[in-house]
Order: sequence, then C-alpha cells, then structure tokens
Amino acid sequence: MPQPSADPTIRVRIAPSPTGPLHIGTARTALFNFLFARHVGGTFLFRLEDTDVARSTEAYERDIIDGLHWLGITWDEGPDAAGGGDIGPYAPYRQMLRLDLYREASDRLLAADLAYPCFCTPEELDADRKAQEAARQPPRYVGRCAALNAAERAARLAESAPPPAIRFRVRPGIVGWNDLIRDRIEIDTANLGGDFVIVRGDGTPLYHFTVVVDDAAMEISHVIRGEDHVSNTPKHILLFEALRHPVPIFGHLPLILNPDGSKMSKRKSQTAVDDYRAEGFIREGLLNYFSYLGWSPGTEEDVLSIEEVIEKFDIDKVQKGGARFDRSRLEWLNGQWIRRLEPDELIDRLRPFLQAALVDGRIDRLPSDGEVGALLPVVQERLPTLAAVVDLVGFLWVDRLAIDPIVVVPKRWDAATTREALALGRDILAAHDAVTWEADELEPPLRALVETRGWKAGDLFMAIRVATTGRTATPPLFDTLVALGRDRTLARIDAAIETLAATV
RNA sequence: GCCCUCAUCGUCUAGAGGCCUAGGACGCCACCCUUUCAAGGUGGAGAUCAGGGGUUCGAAUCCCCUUGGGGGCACCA
Repeated sequence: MPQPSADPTIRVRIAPSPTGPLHIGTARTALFNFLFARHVGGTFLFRLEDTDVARSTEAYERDIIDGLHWLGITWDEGPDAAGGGDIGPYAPYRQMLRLDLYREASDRLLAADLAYPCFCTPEELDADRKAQEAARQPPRYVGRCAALNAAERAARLAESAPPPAIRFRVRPGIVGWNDLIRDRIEIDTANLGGDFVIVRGDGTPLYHFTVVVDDAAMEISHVIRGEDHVSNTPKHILLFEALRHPVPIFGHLPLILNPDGSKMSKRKSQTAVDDYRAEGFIREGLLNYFSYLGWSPGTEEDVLSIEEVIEKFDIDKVQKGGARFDRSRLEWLNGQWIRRLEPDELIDRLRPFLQAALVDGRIDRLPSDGEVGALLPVVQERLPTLAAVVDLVGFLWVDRLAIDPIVVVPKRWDAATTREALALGRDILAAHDAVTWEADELEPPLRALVETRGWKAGDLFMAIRVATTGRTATPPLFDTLVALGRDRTLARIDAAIETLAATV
C-alpha cells in the first residue's frame, strides 16, 4: 500500500466485536478508516472489543481478521493476522487483555466521585423502565444510588447481595462536537438516559467505557464510525473529559441500508462478507463497491482500484444520508474486475470454486489449469462472479449429461427433423480428426449442411448445443465443442439422438 | 414517548447561488453486433431536485416550517 507522507498525528482504528462473522458494515467502516489513514499516511489500527464474553468467540475473531485481510484492509497495529501476538506500541489490542487499564480508570473516576457504585438489581431497573414506559416517559436511570453517602455505601457493600455495578455521573449541560461529516452536533445530556453503567457487577467493563479508555490510551486522533453511534458520542466525550484526555475528532459515516431503507440486517440482507466471498465476489469488486457507498470522488469514473481510491479519498465528500445496498450494481462491478484479472490470476481464483463443485458433485472431474486457461477467452467476460463458472461451463466436466428431449428440439423444428439434423451433423463432425478439431474448421461444413437443407444455422447449432451441453445458453458453440473434445462431443450427440428416439 | 439526524431519477451518486430546459453509473427498454448467452456499441424512458414558505435580480444549492425516512435511548457492541 502506498503511504505518501507519513503523518504520525493521524491515528484511526476499527474496533469490531467478535460476536458474529465479519459484517459488511464492519468491513465498510474499516475500509473508510483505512482509506482515511492511507490517504494521509496516518496509522490504522485494529482493536478487538471482546468484553461481551457471552457472545464473543475465537472463531468470529479469526473470521473478522481473515476477512479484512482477504479484502486487503490491513492494519499497522493490532493482532497479527498470521496468528502471532499483537503488534504495535500499545499492545495488547484485545480488550479482555486490558482489564487492568479499565480497572485503574474506573478507580480514578470513583476516587474523584465522577462515578459511584450502584446497587440496583435488574428487577428494580426493569420495574423503573416499565413504569416509565407506562407513563410514556423516555427510559432513564432514576438515580437511586447516586446520592448514597459513604456510610450507606459501606452498609450496602457489606450485604451479601450481588456486587455493585459502577455508574458514571452524567453532568448537566450541552455536549457538542464538530463532526467531520455532519458538522456541528449538540446534545443536551438530559437526554442521555441518566447516569450510565461503565462496569458490570461482575467487574467487567462495558463498551462505552472501554472504547474511551482505549481510544485515549492508544492516542486515537479521529474516531470514524457508523452513524448509529451519534447519540453515544456525548457519553464518550463526557468520559474523555472525566479521564482528562483530549477529545478526538469524530466523524459519523452514513449507514448501509437494506434495500427497503432500514438499517442493514441479517434478516433482510446477506450481511456476511464470507457469503459474498463464497459466491465468488472478488476483493477488487467488493472494495470498489463499498468505496462508492456513501462516497464518490466527484468525477464520472466508476471503476477504481483501491490505490486510486486511496489517492482520491476525501472525507469531506462522504455523503450524509444512508445508502441502500444494491446487489446488481455490486455484480456489475465484480464482473468489471473479473474481466480485468490476468489469466493466471483468474485461474488461481477459479480453482477453489471448481474444487467446491467437485466436492458437492456438480462436476465429476477437476479440469487442469491448462484446460481452464484455454477456456478463459470465452469465459472471462461471461462471469459476474467466480462461482458462476460452474453454471457456465460445468457441463464440460461431468460424466453423464442429462438431456431434456423437449429442450433439444429447436422451436422451429420437430423431433424427427432434430434427430436427422443431429445425425447428419454428427457425421460431419466425425469427419474431423484431432488435428482439425478447431473452431474455425468445425463451423464451415456445418454451415454448408444448413445451406443444402434450407435450414437456419441457429437451429442446427442450438440442437447441437443442447445435445452436447444440456443447456440453451453457453459460450460460443464451436469453442465449446473444442473444449469438450471430439470423442465426448460425438458420444453426447449419439446419446441425444437415442434419447430423442426413445421419446418419439 | 424522548433525543439526534437525513432528504437529487427505482438504486448509487454529480451538484458548494447563475455553467442545470439537473450530468454519470447500475438496473430497465430498443437497436446494432450475433449460432445461444454474455461482453461491447448506439439510443431511449426515468428526478416539477419531498412539500410549503422566505432570502436574492437569480436557489437543487442559503434560512424557516411541514412531511417522510433513518438512527439511538441496556449491567449489548
């Protein structure tokens, strides 16, 4: 990756939580941070927010790290993608390994009475919430434990009851910031829902707290994240202030939306990057597409490499409104990038998809790289995704082809004509030996046959196409027959003739 | 319910007061090419710039209101 002039004052991060496979939204946020950092030569770091122990898994962790690296979104500091330890001056970059830091920070807040222990039980909190809901009031912490004095706290602490959580005191007033993307935003802290919990009763810290402690510790200069965090930002600013650390610059990206306009969700969209990868979307296409979701260089170019996007990226040109996910546009871009791949590269990337097809029985034999390479001239421009190769030319590598006798008969013909034409065509093809089995050798004699019989070339070709491939849509017929080979071509035509005879 | 926020073709967007009778791309339609399917080429339909008020000689662009959409209000992240 090109790094123009290194700027040590720019430090951004992606901080996913390993509670699910790599999500498109996470990838997009990571990409914009990456673009922002690379454009100016800043530092991009990766931090795992794994404090939700119940939902976090190592498998998801792996999936997120691998997925981002597969896309080419690489970080300067963070977990080693190869599986080694964390790399960077602020290691570790996993929150569960930074518990001491949060403990120390919460102690400081407690000592300064900027936070206090809260003894409320889940039942009490729940009852509060229900009452507020019934009174059509916005939910907020009622402050039951806010004014406890030292003696009362000591007494409560002495009780066996569950250990207290720690709440941060929300000070009254307006909190505002100049958002990189949406300019000035101001929020009255009265709307924050009251004092909020920063440490659970079991001692583990909560997101709002860890994110601030870590962004402070890691000297993050710009927090670029999804718009869903706008209303959390005041809490974070309050915490930065309480911790006596300069407040970073915030920038809130527009969300990626479902086709119906709601926040992207698994229910309504395919959200896992893995799933797109499995379908044969390539990183170039995905990156190009994501870059243009909520951003545009302001020119009329649509197909840009990641290097070009890095060069042109400008956070000021990021859109404010959310962007709906448009799969057909992604497919088009993906096809554009597949067409731009070098032959050897494309063969490499196709291989896993061919292997997968072999494993699940859609093909019976794995073609050699040479075979695939020979096909590229007619296949490359026909692939919206890599996986589409099996649909396109998988018939080349199956042992037994199922022919639908209805489909093999061209619209203008009947079964008898088709059988006759296939037989005549077969004999003409059989006259070729291995040396003359070439596309431009095969075609003329068949056209001559069509001429003498007064047929349409398209009809004969279609009958042969379906007989030899089982499909009505294929790459150019004669290139296909060459790929199939003389023996299999003749055998398949024979089989088709037989099938036709049986049905007449 | 409360708070925040957004608003240009179906979709992604260009547009920073006159260059806009609003441009590009995807998708869609037609034609060309053509043995099918793609790709490619050409052309077309498609947005009274959400609506209403201002400001201005002049507004998609600035201000206000309305409407609509989205997000957030946890001992989740």
